[in-house]
Amino acid sequence: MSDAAILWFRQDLRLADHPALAAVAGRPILPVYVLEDGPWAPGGAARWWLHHSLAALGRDLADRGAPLLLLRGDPRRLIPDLAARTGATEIHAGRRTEPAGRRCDAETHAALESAGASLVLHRTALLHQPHQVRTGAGTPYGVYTPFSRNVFALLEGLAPPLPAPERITAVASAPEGLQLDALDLLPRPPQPDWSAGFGEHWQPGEAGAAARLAAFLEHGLAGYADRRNDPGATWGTSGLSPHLHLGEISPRQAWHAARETGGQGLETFLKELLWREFSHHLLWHRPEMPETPLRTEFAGFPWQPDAAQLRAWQRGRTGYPIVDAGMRQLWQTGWMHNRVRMITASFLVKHLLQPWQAGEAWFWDTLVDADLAANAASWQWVAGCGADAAPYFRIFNPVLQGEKFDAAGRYVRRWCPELAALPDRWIHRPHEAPDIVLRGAGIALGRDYPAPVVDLAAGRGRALAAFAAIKGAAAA
DNA sequence: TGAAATGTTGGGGCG
DNA sequence: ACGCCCCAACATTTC
Repeated sequence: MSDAAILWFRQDLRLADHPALAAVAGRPILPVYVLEDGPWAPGGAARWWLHHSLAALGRDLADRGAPLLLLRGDPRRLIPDLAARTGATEIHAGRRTEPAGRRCDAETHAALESAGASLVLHRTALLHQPHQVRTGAGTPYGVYTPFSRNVFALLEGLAPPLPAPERITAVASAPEGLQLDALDLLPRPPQPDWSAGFGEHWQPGEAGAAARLAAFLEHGLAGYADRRNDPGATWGTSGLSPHLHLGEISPRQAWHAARETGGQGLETFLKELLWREFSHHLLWHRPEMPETPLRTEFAGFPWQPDAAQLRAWQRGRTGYPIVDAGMRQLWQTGWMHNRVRMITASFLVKHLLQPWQAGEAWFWDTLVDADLAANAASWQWVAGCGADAAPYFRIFNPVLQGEKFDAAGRYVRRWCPELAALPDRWIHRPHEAPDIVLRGAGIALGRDYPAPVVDLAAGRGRALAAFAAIKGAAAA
C-alpha cells in the first residue's frame, strides 16, 4: 500500500492556508482539478476567470514539483480511477456547499469506499461549518443578524492561516500534468467572447488575490464603512469576490489580515465576509434555493416575462442611468458594485416584473465572481422571497438611489459616457431634463440614450399590485 | 441594505 | 396684534 494521496482542488485554487494540502504534507501527492458539467457549471465570465486561475495554479504547483493534472468529465468515475492508478487510498478536498457538488462527493466517496479508499473533506472555503452551526433551537439560521452574532463569537477562536508548502512531492506514477502549451482542456472563453477586456481589471490567481488584499488593506479598509456604498469611489470595495469565490485566497486569510490592520472599516468588512458565509449556510440547508423561492407563497407570483424588457436590462438600455451604468460595468468588466447590484436587481424584478431567476441566470453568466450561494440568496433577498428578505414593498427608485449614492454622477459618467455632459442636476434623470439642457449636452433621447423602458410610478404600482395578488396565498 | 402618502408643526406674509 | 393661509421641514403611516 502506498502513502500517496490525491489532492482534489475545487473552489480552493491556492497553496497557502489550504487545510487539505496541509493534511497531506510530506506525502507524495497528485494534484488534480476536474472540469465538471452540470446545470450550474460556470458561466461565461467565470470560465474566463477559471481559465486563468487554473493556469496560475498549474504554474505554482509545477514550480513546487507537482504538476496539476487537469481532467474533464464525471468525478464519480474519474477520481476512483485515478486512485486505482496511483495506489492512493486517500483523496483530500475542500467541502462544497452546492447541491450537485455535495451529491457528487457523496457518490464519489461511496465508489471509493468499495475500493478501500476514501474522500476526506476539509474546511477550505468557509469560515463556519454549515452542518455544525445551529440556532439555540437546533435549527439552521434563516436570519442574518443572529447568524452573524453566533458566528462572530465562534470566530474568536479562529486559527491563524497556514503557510504554503515550499515543496510538494509528486506521486511516482503521475499521469501527464497540465502543460502550459497544452491548455486546450482549460475552460473556453464565452462565445461571442465579451471577456477580452477583463484582463485590464483583474489578475486571477493566488498572487493576484494576495496583491488585491494587500492593496485594499492599505487604501480601502480605513474608509470602507463610508465608501463601500459609493460606486464611483476608487477604493470603496475590496474587489476580493472573484478571488474568494475560487478560493485563490481563503476567507480566513482575509479575516485575519483585516483584523491585524484594524481601524474604522473593520467591522463592516468582517460583516460582509459573514454575508458570504450566511449565503452558503442557506444553500446548505435549502438546496432548492437557486431555483425555487424560499417563501412558498411566491410560487404563484404573477411575473410578466418579456424578452424585450429583459434584453434592455441586460444591455444597459433601460433609460435609467444608474441601472444602465451598472449593467454596462458588468458587461465590460465582469463585475458590478454591490450597491448597484441591488438597484439593478430591484429594477428588473419590481419595475419590470421579470422573474428573479432571469436576473440570476444573467448574473451567473456575466459575473466573474458568480457564486451559486451568494447569487441565489441575493436575488431571493431582492425579490422578497428569501428567508431573510427585504419586504416586497421595499422598492428602490433608481433615480433617488442614483442621486443618493452617486450624487456627483461619477459612476454614471464613467459607464454611460454619452451622458457625461449632463449637469449633476439631471445626470440621474435625463428623461426629465428640459430640452435645452439635453441639446446643450448633445443628447437626443431615443437616439443617443434610450427613453425609459417603464414609467417608475406605473412600474411601482404594478409591482405592488402583483404582490398584493399573492398576499395570504401561503395558506391556500 | 426604501419610497410615497399623509399628518403635524411652526415661521412668516398678509389683510 | 391677530387670525388666516401657505408651505417648508420634519415625523408618521402605508405600501
